[in-house]
Amino acid sequence: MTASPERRRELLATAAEVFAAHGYNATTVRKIADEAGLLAGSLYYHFDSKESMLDEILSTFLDELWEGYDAVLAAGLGPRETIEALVTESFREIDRHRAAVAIYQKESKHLVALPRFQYLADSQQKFEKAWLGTLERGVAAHAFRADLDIRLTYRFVRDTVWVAASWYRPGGGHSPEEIARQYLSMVLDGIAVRT
Amino acid sequence: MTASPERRRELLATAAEVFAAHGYNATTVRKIADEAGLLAGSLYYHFDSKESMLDEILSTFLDELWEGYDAVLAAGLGPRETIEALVTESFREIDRHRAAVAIYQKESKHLVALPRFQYLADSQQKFEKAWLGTLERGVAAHAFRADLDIRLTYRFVRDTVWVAASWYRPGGGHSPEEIARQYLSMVLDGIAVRT
Amino acid sequence: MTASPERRRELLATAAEVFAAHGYNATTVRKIADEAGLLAGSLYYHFDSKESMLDEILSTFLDELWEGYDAVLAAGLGPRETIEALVTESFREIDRHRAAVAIYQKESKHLVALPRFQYLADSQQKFEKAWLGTLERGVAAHAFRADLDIRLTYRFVRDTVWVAASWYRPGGGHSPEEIARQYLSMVLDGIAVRT
Amino acid sequence: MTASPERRRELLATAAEVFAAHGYNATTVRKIADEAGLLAGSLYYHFDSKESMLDEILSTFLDELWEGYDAVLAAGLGPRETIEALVTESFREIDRHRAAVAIYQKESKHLVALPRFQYLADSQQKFEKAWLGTLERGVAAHAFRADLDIRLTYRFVRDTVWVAASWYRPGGGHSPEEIARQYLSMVLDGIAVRT
DNA sequence: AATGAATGAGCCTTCATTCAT
DNA sequence: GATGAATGAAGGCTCATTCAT
Repeated sequence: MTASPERRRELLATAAEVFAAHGYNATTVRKIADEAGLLAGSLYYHFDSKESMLDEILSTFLDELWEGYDAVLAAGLGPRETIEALVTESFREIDRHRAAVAIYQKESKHLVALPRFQYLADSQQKFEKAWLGTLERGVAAHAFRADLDIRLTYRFVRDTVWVAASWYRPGGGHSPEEIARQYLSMVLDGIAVRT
Repeated sequence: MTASPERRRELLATAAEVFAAHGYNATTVRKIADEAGLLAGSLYYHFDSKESMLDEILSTFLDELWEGYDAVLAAGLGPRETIEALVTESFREIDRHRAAVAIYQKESKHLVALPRFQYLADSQQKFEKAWLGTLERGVAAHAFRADLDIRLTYRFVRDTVWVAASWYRPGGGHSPEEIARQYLSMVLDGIAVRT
Repeated sequence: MTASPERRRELLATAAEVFAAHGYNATTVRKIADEAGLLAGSLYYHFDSKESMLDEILSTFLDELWEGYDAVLAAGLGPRETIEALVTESFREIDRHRAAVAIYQKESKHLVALPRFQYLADSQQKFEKAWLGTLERGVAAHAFRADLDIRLTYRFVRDTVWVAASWYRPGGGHSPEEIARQYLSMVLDGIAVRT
Repeated sequence: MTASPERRRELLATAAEVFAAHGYNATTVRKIADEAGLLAGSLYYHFDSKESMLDEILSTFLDELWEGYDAVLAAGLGPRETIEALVTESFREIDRHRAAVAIYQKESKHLVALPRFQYLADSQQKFEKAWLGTLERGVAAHAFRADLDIRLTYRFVRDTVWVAASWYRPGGGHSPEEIARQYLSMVLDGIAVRT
């Protein structure tokens, strides 16, 4: 639609912020427009619909996420190092796309049902494959414990990372790398003192 | 309003299920009514409003949760045993109030702003005090590691547990106690093999 | 419907009071039932509908009003004495049927359109004939001024009387007869000091 | 909300007409919209709510009324001349704001209870003060009779004037000034022939 | 006579979307 | 690129009314 991708990005950033703060359904097009300093109808010069804004926010985020993940997975690291790199990369994405991540967390469950958001299901599957595969490799290589249910472990690590988007605020004391280090330390070694 | 706590509970259970599945805002009163087998307007014989249904669902859940928590906290256990008991109790609540927990996870952030849901903020504060206090006791007693950011640890444990409500299905292979055991094992000892 | 005209009258009195206080449309059947100490549905054992309650209230009142008016009109009084008697009778009716009069004032304009309330139009016509006729007789007999628009005079006297129902409270200092005397004094002789 | 006082006034005029004809409660937003030639929802582009339309209609009317009244009261006239000027001004307002006056008559009693319509109570009080004060001045100056209950006289004059809005039709034979003259003649000198 | 529960129609309001200017 | 005004569908809620018990 628009010629200027400049304005587009601005508007999407605003929309993402509002979606993240109030939820997609509870966000009215007018609230976005107010925040962006124009009238509700005017947004339709730039975007087809409210849903297409959401679409563009999520797909942009996922594209960037997979750029990072694919680089890690292609690097030929050992299982423990792979997990470390994926976690660190994830916290970096949370740092850069906090709003998009928060939206993803809250809305993806409903959205996967819509044909338009098919790519969410694809991404989730690819995601699961990457993480589960790495964990299995790690168990086989005696890097990770063999006595745990591996799906439970997968969910545990996955949730641990992404749920952080709900409270993380960029520029708030901890860098993404520092948070990643602490999380990895807990996940890998536990919080109990070794005896 | 009316007495007949029988029908009330039935309707609330239905409402909770629909709220959990589609989100509070996206849930129409008619969807609840359809599911319950009556007309939308008829729900208002039993409840004041859609919001009051949500209110009753959440407050009932929190009341029961705190009954369990308070018993644990009053038992005079050591810090590690307290954490173990709280986690186990939490998974039991997820098992019994899955829908309410899922709703709580998704909606409480917006709801705390409403005066009517003040008790959510109260509960969160009490919750934080209980968990943070136990963790601090544990660090002081050399049961938990001292090199971790304690607030980060708190969020880590808290979120790890409750996010489980998003994928947990009662009667699905693992009992709540079994899940609690595995989660505790990961959180306390880590997933890496000890060297 | 009911066998006991006792209960019927009680319920109608309650209904009239609520209709008068809040207006017919703004009055819910439940408000009446609450006031009467039963449930909304139970009123339908005694009455066909909300409208039929209104109907019975108004027709009962008009029946009594015309009993009094007809007696006056049949007495063969002079025009001035007839006006005096009609005004006095009107205030007596306001005293005895305050609620019904208030309802009549507020609602009759809309109700005349409904076939069921045809008798309101009939009554109004008969009313106008009686008053206008008396005034005309009075002008012819040089009892009333000839320089005034007679329809205007009619409306003036009519409204002067009936609008009192909006503020009149039975047992409040002035008896109906006393109020009638003062009103008649103003209407007949004016409020200005004679020079 | 919006600017364009043009359209606003049109729509308010339509709304006032419908409110006056059917009563506020019995008037549906759709009826107003139909009359105005748009859809019900479209009214909310111009107004916050049905109640805010009513508010604006009444406050606009009262503002204009008090402009006129205040001018009269500040003119330093004698009591009789003040009453004459107030009555004349009142009929002029009825002529210009017939619908608003009719609404005021029918609804103000319920509305004063609402905080939003506090100004109705204020106006009523100011109104009573102006009229009662003038009547008292007149009694003291021997312009008005001293043998009448002054509050009764006040209500009598007040209601007599305003109730005219229920039957007055602009452009119907009598000008507001002509009606005022006749009313004043009746109120001041009575309808009886002097003997 | 009255209750408890439900119906069904309608109401006020919201909101994504459209479009002439 | 944006505004102002409107559409139309849907949503939460109210209420007169019904009826088996």
